[in-house]
This record gives sequence, structure tokens and C-alpha cells, in this order.
Amino acid sequence: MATNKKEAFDTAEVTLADFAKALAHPARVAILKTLAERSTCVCGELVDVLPLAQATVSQHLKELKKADLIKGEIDGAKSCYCINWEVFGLMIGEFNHLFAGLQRPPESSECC
Amino acid sequence: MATNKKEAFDTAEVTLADFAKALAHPARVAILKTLAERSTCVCGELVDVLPLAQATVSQHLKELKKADLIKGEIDGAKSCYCINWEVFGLMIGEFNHLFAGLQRPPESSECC
DNA sequence: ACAATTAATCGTATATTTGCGATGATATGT
DNA sequence: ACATATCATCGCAAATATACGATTAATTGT
Repeated sequence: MATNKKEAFDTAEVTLADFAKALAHPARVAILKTLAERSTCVCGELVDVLPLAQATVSQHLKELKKADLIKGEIDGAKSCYCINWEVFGLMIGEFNHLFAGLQRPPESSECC
Repeated sequence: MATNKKEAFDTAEVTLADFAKALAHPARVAILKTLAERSTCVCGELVDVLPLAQATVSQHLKELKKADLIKGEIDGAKSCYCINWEVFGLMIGEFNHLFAGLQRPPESSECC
């Protein structure tokens, strides 16, 4: 059974894994890139940019929203999205912290 | 259908998404941490450290190997794993490149 | 030779992810 | 009021991911 064993892990590890999961699809990476590029918030333009159907793009946006990496607001008939820079910075911090912690040892120890 | 649409995206985005997917589970983050910590390569000790069954740990190791983030060698009856620092550095570079590209705009543009 | 240890793999169950068409709800333009 | 545009959500299908017990294969210790 794929019972969720998240409780059994460190909070830091779960947090990082969740952020990583948000980035674990090229469409979502592309969405973030596009949102950052056009400082003006885009909505259905994303559908034009991506090789995916509107429903699918909507779903990826939902994922990014769930991870709190983007904010969305209804602007008339359209939906306006933008990067949540606060959380985004937090994510970068988490990744950097992990990478800093995982340092190559002083070459004395050769592995297998 | 969950037909793979990877071909339709930029190589850079696919590469990064693949690395992100490798980190998208707390167990795999924990494995990398443990491998880095004990410069000496561990094998079944990981099973003791993790709250998962041996078969499950083996599967996560397989995932990390698929992403080329770790190397594994059979050492007698045991299996010895270690971080593939070359690829690991490459991954860090990819993430840093992404994060550098996604810069918060000069505050002029307020989003939604 | 034989029991015990180690770890990969198989089979299975369940959950999640990915993708899309269709539908519905809201807003806009005429 | 009515046709159109925009987008979230639903329902469905297929693929992946997660987890584990059981089995297998190889190694080690006695």
C-alpha cells in the first residue's frame, strides 16, 4: 500500500521534497520561467506557450498554487497569476541549505 | 492519457524536472544526506536509518541511481553506495541556473 | 556442507500524476 | 438579452510512484 509515511521523516526533508515535487515537471518549470519573464502576470497566455491543453495547464497551475509558489487572482473573465516571491525565496533557501549540507568530503575517502 | 510529452519541452526544463523528481521524496533526500554524512559508503545501514522496509529502500536507491546521483557497487554480500559528486555538482548548477534566471523584478511591477 | 546475512527483484495493492474532452460558471462585448 | 471568451472543475483513462511481503541469488561464517 502506498500509505503516506511522511510523518516518519524530518520536517526539513518533507518540505524540501514537496518543493522538489512542485518543480518535478517541465511544464511547471516552464510556467515559473514564463511568469518571471513577463513581470506582468499572465494567465491564458500560458496555454499558448505550453504544448498542453487548457485543462492540463490549469491543473499544473493548481499544483504550483498548492505549493504556494504562485498566487492567482481572478481579473474579470481572465485569471491572473504571478510568482509568490516570499515563498520562492524560502524554497531557494531550502535548496541551498541542502546543497550546502551535502559537501563532497576532503577527497581522502574514496567511495566504493 | 498520461502520454509522455517530454519531447515538447526544452531540454533544460526536462533535465531540471528530472533532477527535481529525484529529490521529490523525503526518503531520497534522507538517503543523500546519510550518504554524504558518512563519507564511508553505506548500504543496508540505510534500512536502519529509514522508516521503510528493505525492498522500499532498494527501490529508492534504484531511483537515485537512475538519476545518476549515486553510484553503487557490490562489496561482498553487501552493496556499497556513494554519491556521484560529478553529477551532483551538475545538478546544483542546474538549480542555481534556474534560480538565477528567475529573479524578482525591480518592484515596479506589482502583480495581481 | 550448511545456516545465516544481505540485498535485488518479483508480484501485488493502492495512491498519485498526467493528460484531455466536456461541462459549467462568470465576464465581456454588442 | 445573447453570443463569445476565459478558465476552473469534473469525469475518465492510462501511466507512475510508493510500499511491502515473498522469493531468489550470492556471500559469509561455522
